[in-house]
Parts: sequence; C-alpha cells; structure tokens
Amino acid sequence: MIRVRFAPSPTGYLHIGAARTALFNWLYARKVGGKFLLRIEDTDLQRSTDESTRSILEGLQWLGISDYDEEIVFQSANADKHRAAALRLIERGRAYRDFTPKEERSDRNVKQEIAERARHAATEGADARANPFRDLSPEESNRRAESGEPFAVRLKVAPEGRSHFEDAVYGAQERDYSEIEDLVLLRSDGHPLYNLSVVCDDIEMGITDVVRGQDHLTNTHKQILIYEALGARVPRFAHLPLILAPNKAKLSKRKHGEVVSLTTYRDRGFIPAAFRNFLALLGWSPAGEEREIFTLEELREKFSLEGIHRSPAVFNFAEGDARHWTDQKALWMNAEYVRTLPLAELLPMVRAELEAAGLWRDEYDGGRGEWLARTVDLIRQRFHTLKDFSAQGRAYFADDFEFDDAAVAKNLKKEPRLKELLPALAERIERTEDFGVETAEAALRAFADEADVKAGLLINASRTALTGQSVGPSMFDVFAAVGRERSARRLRDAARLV
RNA sequence: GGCGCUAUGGUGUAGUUGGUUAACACGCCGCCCUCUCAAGGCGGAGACCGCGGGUUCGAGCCCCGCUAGCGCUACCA
Repeated sequence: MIRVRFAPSPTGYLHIGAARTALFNWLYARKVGGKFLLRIEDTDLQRSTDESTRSILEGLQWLGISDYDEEIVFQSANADKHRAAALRLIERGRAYRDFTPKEERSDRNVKQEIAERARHAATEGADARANPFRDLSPEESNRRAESGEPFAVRLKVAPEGRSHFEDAVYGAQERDYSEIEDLVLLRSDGHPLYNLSVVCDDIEMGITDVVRGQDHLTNTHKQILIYEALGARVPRFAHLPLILAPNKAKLSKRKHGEVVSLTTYRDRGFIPAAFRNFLALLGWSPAGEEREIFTLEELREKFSLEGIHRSPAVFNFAEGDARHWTDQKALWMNAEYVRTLPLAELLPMVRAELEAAGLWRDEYDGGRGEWLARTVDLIRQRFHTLKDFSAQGRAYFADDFEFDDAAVAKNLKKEPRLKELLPALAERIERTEDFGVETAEAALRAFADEADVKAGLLINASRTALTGQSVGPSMFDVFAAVGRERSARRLRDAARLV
C-alpha cells in the first residue's frame, strides 16, 4: 500500500509551489489507491503560527484535496520521540554527543558564512570527521552528559563510501560520504532538527513514497543515512522541479508577495478546478495528450510520476502590471472554466460572490432563479474571474452601477440627437409587448428606421445606457436580461449624460 | 568554495528505439464573423533546439568539454 504525505511548515500562507506538491501527492495517492496524509511541520516554534496552519488547511480544502486518509499529524507533538531516536542512535554508536559550545550565527548571512567557512576548510585541508568528540568513549560521553554539560547530537557518518538512491523523477543519485558532514540531529537545547524529525515521522507514519520539492534532493542523502542508522526501510523518493519567478529566482513569499499565495487566487475569483488544473500542468504533462483542460478525475487517471519534468517551471507574471498580475495561462484557464463549467456548478460560486458584494437577493432563490441562471450564463461568456460578476456584471444585479467615461464619450456624447432619441426609444420599449430578445430587436430596429438613424448608433448607446460599459453581450440579450422597465428607465436616465 | 540539478520560440509543454517542414497551448499581430467586446474560425510573426567539439550517411534526441541559471551546503525548515 502506497502511503504519501504532504508536509508543509506553517510559516506563512500556502505557497503555490507547496500547493502543487500537495496536489501531486494527492494525485499520486488517488491514482494508485494509496493513502494521502497531512503532516504539519511546526518544529520551528518561533516561525510557526496557528494562522498559517489554518491558511494551509483552507487552501487544501479550496483545492479540493483535503480528504486526508488519517488524522493530521503535528510534528511538534512528536519531539519526544525524535529525541528518543537520537539517544537510541548514540547507544548504538551511530551518533555521538558533541560538547563543542554552540556557535552563534546571524540568521541573515548564513549562506555567505557557509561559503566562507567552506573555503577556509578547503584551503586548510580540514578533515570533515575531525570532531574531537566523535570518538569519545561512551563512558566519558555519558559522564559529561550526566554532569549537565550541554551537547548537540551528531550523526556519525562513515568516513568512506557513497550514498545512492533512485529518484523517481531525477534518476540515479549519488553522493560521496565525504561530502556529507556529521549532521546535527539534536540541538544542544534538546530540540530535534529537521532532517531527524522528517525521517522519524515518515517512518512512524509508514510513508512509502516521499514526493516533495527538488530543493530537498541533495539533503535526501543525509536522510537516507538516518533511515539506515535507525534500521528503517528507506522510502522511494520523487522530487518535483521548482517553480521559478520570471527572473528565474526561486519563487518566494518574501520577494514576490501575494502572487505566490494560494489564497490570493481564491480571493481574486479563481475557480478551484481551474487553478488546480493549471497547477497540475506546471512541471507535469499527461502522456500523449494535446489538450490541457482536465477534470480532477481525468488528472487522477492520467497522473504518473514518469510524466514529471526535471527542469524548473517559470511562473510567468509581471509585477506591477494589473493585467498580468499572475500567469496569463492561469488567467486564460480560469476564463475557460468560467464560461464552460456546467451552470449548476458555477451558480453557487457566483452566489457567494454576489453575496459578498451585497448584490444577492432572496428572490434569486425563488421566482427569479431562472432569470439569474440565464443572466449568469449570458454574461459569463466574457468574464475571466468570479469577481467580474460583481464588478463588470454589477449593472445586471443592481441599479447603482458606474458609467465608464470612455464608454460615455464614445457611445453617448458623440451624437447630440441621442438626447431625444433615447427617451423616445425608452417609450417604444415600454410599449413593446412580450418583451424579449426578438421583440426588443424588432422594436429598436423599427425605431431606428423611423428616426432614420443607424441601428448601431442606438445599440451602442443602449449598451452604455443599460450597463455603463462599451462592451458586453449582444445588446438584445442585454435588453432581455435587464428587463423592460429597467431598460426604459436607464435609457431615459442616460439621456442626461449626452 | 564544494556538491548536485537543469538547459526546445516570451511562458507552459510535445518531440516514439537518432532521419527533420521542430508540434500543441497561452500571449502577441492580422483577417473573417459582427451592434461592441469576448468566444469561435482562418492565417501570421516568433526557436540556427544554451555554446563548442565529436560519433554517424544523418543528432533537439548519443558522447565529451564549456557556459549560464538554480538548488543544497546551518545547533533553519
């Protein structure tokens, strides 16, 4: 039985890269009939917050992949077990106490420090296994520990040999032991460190396949060493290519802001299925397929680790450009979903949007339900996100909509005669029997003939009069959607803008 | 610094055991449709497949070297 897990650390909102990792884990588990588990890696007490945990949970729920097969595991609750494991390793001689006083390092320049230290070590030909405590006798080590002297616990990495594993995505991976330091398992304050915690928890949870970001690829060797020291079975690994920003840097919350947060997409009117679809195709492609719109079912059916790419994917967006605030393809895909989703599935989402905007009316639940469905179906053809229903679509649901200046200038102010034509057209509209798409068209065209003006003039003016905009659905559909009385009233009101 | 990973049009990708006009989608441009804008249909621009060698009758696909980008390298996760 395949068992996979998604293991985010709650140090901020859910990153889209993490969301994609979660999706792939879910897809894989569901494809092979395995278990999909969730573990919150909240071992960094300073940075972890309950709010982040909540946001992650919400995000997964929004994506529709929150049907975890077992209880959610909180890593912090297992700290005692991790400590015990480290102590066990000492007893077995696979780890040792390091009584070297802890080095304080500024959190900011770690990368630099690492490089500098490595350079020094290289020039001085330092031995990675030269720690004086590495071969301290067990008696001496125990005595010093008992006397209360603080110590870190380090894994005793063999001086010679090579670590290797077969990554399901990246293939055969090898690393010489000399490249791996005696990594710290337990801090001198007794706090278990990442590599130890992950391995212990994955063992405890019975994880068979670890599917995670490529940034963990090289560290995997260290974890394998821990598995072996613990005498546990090493799982299969599958690393996912990173998602990069347009400048090819790793997409980060710090540098790129809200575009990388999954909740942004929810808040800006994305349909979960659309974003999920987009995410699935970032770094993975189904074999022998040319289309790209897939339902969850289809994704699940077609998913395979073999289809995952090795090269990183660029998430294409332009900072500071409202039109390109996120990847164009994601936007396109969402629009695709907005206009093609079965209406019954879209309606609840539109309802939520209208409710949030204060545009929902109880009658939509009753007598006006059919009108709502028809209207939504009409206007969704041009919309990109759910937000459009309350913004561009406002005129259909409320009378206090705004007029676009350019539209007024182009369709109303250009022709002075509209001052008289609009009220006259309103009158004609009011007199129209059985008001609808066809009758509205007949009435308007007849009126245009009589007034000796082009129908287009009245059509465009009407569009702006009824919706405040210069673009939108076929005008006669708009008339029908807005209704006879409201249409007439808006035509008269608009005459004032001429 | 060391180690590792990657490299097909602006972006996401397809390219079967090496054969060739390098395919699809997004985006961009044009035309058609038309009451506007979309959608849709049609067409177009855009890639000497990172660079340099080699193997071969023939390489995006194989080999070597280089370069670039990224990742990891911590008593962070």
